[in-house]
Amino acid sequence: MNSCFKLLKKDGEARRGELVTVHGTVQTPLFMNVGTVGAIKGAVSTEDLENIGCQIELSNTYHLHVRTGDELIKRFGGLHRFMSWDRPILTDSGGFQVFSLASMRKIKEEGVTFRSHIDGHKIFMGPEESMQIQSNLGSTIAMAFDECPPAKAEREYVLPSVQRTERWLYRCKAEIERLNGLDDTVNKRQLLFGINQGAVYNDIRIENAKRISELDLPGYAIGGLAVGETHEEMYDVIEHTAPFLPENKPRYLMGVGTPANILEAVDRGIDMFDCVYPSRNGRHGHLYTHYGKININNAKYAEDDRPIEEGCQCPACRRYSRAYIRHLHKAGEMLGLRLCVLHNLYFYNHLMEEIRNAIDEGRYKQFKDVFLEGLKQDDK
RNA sequence: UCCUCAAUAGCUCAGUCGGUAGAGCAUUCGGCUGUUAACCGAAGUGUCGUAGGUUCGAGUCCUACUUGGGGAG
Repeated sequence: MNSCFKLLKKDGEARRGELVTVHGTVQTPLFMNVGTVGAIKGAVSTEDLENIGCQIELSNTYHLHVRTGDELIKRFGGLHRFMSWDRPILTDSGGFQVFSLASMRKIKEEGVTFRSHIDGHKIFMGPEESMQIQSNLGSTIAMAFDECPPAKAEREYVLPSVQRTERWLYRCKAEIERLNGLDDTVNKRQLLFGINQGAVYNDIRIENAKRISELDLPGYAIGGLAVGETHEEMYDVIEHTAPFLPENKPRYLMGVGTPANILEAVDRGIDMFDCVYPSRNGRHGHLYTHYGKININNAKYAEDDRPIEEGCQCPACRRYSRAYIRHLHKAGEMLGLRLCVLHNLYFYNHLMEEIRNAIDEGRYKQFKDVFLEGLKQDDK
């Protein structure tokens, strides 16, 4: 199970790989499409995801636990069957909610007490609870339960936090091994990815990376970035930390990011990404193109008969004009959101395909430079 | 014909005891990084129906007129 990742080729630090799972093989570098509650927000179906070339979907442990419930989903045969999606699913552990719901939680050695954002009731989640929920969901990849300290956190806060997250990782590993051995487990070959933390302190990050690498998990993530630090700080952390994660295991940069972030991170040895940007920005009318971002709500698109991006093969661009999509947004029509989300997801998945091709052909650096230059043109 | 109510931002309307105006929506423009987000933020816009009067000072009080709503005949 631990040899499920194949590193196919390196081009500088950029890596081409293949991740083999019980739900099929995916090509890296890849982007995971974020469907927190088991759905991509913006009325995007799993059929849509297949049509736009999505390889893997991401859902959230905490959100599915508090609404509808992981035990019910287990009775349905797991999240794959529940949402009718047979490709890989990665579930985030609920660790990010320790950060994003900070005002409603209390952290202890055993785990974290949350207040549900839905009805305010108390929920306790520790490593074991998170693994049990993810096991019930039967996702392809389960993420370790971690704490994500804010970028501006003091060293004095970060170090003990990282050490606790590390102890939680041992407990996650033991628990998932136990759960994978049970008869009624949905996915007995569920993979566990560990998470590196340490805010912007490279020495803490590196020490942590070395230690968690010894666990020989099927994959590793760099977490706690894009939470308030500058892009330069983020790139610096990746550059210094990634080399201390196992070469023959996938590296996942959690929650990142913009197309430029992804291009830079691939160049520093990252294989997997996820981000709410394409879906959230799509819902808000901000659309990605090779020439920068456009805000379809802007008045200048009111009579623009062109597609969002000339030559784009997404369902929105193949058929509709900017003027029409702007009209839909202004009118508050759901179709407007949907078309924009489809475009952005297509753009991201297609970007990853372009990246993989460039690495395959040994021209990644050049590809990255040209792409970044294009993004700067802005507003075409 | 009379009585009565209303007239303030593009729209719907607040505006205290008289001290030269403000909300929502709309418009325009931003922001969003393991989703508490079809969200959040900022900005622009006024002959306060017209003409007089009272007053140091009127969106506010008085008079007439105009337009609109309701009622009586």
